[in-house]
Amino acid sequence: MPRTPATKYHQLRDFLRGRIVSGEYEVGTTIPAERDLQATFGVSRSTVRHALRDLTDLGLVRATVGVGTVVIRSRPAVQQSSLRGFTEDLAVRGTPTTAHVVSAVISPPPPHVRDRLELPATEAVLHLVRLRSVAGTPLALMHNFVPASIGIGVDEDFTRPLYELLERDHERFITYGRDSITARAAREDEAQHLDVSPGTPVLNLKRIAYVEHDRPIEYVEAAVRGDLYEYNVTLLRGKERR
Amino acid sequence: MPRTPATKYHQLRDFLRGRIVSGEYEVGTTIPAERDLQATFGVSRSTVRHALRDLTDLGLVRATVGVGTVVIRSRPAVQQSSLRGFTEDLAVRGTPTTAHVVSAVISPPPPHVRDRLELPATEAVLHLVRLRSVAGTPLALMHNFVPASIGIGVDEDFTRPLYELLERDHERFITYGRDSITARAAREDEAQHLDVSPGTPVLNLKRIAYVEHDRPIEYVEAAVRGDLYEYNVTLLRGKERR
DNA sequence: AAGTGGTCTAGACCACAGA
DNA sequence: CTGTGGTCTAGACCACTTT
Repeated sequence: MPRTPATKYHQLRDFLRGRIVSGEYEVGTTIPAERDLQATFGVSRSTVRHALRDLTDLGLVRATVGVGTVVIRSRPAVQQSSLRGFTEDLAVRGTPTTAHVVSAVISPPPPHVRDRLELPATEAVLHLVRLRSVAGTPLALMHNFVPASIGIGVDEDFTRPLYELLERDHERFITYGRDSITARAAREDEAQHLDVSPGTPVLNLKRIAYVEHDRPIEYVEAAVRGDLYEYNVTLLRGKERR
Repeated sequence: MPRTPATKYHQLRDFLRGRIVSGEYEVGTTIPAERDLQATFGVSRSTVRHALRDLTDLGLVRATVGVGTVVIRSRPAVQQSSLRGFTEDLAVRGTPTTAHVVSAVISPPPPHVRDRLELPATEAVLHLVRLRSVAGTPLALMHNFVPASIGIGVDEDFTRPLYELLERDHERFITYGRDSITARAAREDEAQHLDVSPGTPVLNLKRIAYVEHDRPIEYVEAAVRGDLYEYNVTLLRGKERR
């Protein structure tokens, strides 16, 4: 027994949801009109609309003026991709990789990095350059930038997943990240590290990762061999706001 | 002037949102009580609550019984990226594009397409080839494959967003999609359409879009000029979802 | 006790879609 | 035209938090 007694709109919502997931209200069909539900259940239209709003938020129905409320899904949504570090991502997909630390220095950031990390002019960053390989074949050359102020040094074990390092040893919990991906030709130095000829197409991945309060904590720029890596993401089609 | 006049709750919501983002209502403080807003703006309490609901959905405020409605952040909460068609995506970002239909035929699908669309051997697909340009410059050459069984023909207006076509005219509501992105060299025919030399790096975007019951409804394969387009996605880290 | 958001009612008019 | 969801009003009682 729920400690909070079910309200009318909860009861109505759960009733309708049951009909939808059981298939009694089939996908593509309309459920009874709001005024019909109002009469059937002896509640006000506001209460009906409150219940329907919840179903809409759950992505089960879609209301259209002049048409009705249509069932668009009968079961819970597929899970959306979540932010993963490169190492984590490849590990999840069963591809063991090795990391070679090319360099790790504390230095003033380049302007575009300082900009993306929203840093004051005086603050230094840890600039980490790593080459990631799979089965001995170079896969990606990555530049990671992390504000020095979080207390990270150059002596950490950077062959471990960086996010694990940030979360376990420095208690910085990443909440979200923005990835930007383009295709471009490999530059001279990248080509050398990646063991390809200059001009070979590479995936250019840029990421800003954020901790709580929307503060940037990491900026990554990576050149990934296009012939060896595929960036995968699952996206839901949501309701548009505004 | 907006073609749809702003409703009262839109006006109130936008007013309050302005106060919040400008800092006049500071984070951690309460905004005026619902009955005060009701009196101040001369609207009903339902209208006030409708406006506040939107602000809650945006993650700007949190209502607590007995306390009030507290400002919890001054910037809109981060939203996960949602699946958008190419046209929709560019439109949202303010880049008007034009589409040129290279070809539109109903034909038996290539094996890898039939595989990805999980089609029986006998079923044909609509194979759509379009060149998308921005300001006269070719941007992407796209191949779209849609099962013929949904009743889509070759005479539709394919310059419109394809998802709009599917959703409005064919009542197929896309629920999610999987994108796979790599970098590769432009092939001869692509180079010609995209007005670049063969071998130029392009973003290779593959997508399977699904409707209810995890049924594939569309397979896309696109070659996008890496120098003109950036694939952007915002991902949350960790679990928790509703 | 006073004030808050949460729920709920019983109406009303509107714009839009479809027959 | 009818029926639909979208908006809006002017009340009401409740459970909860704070004073």
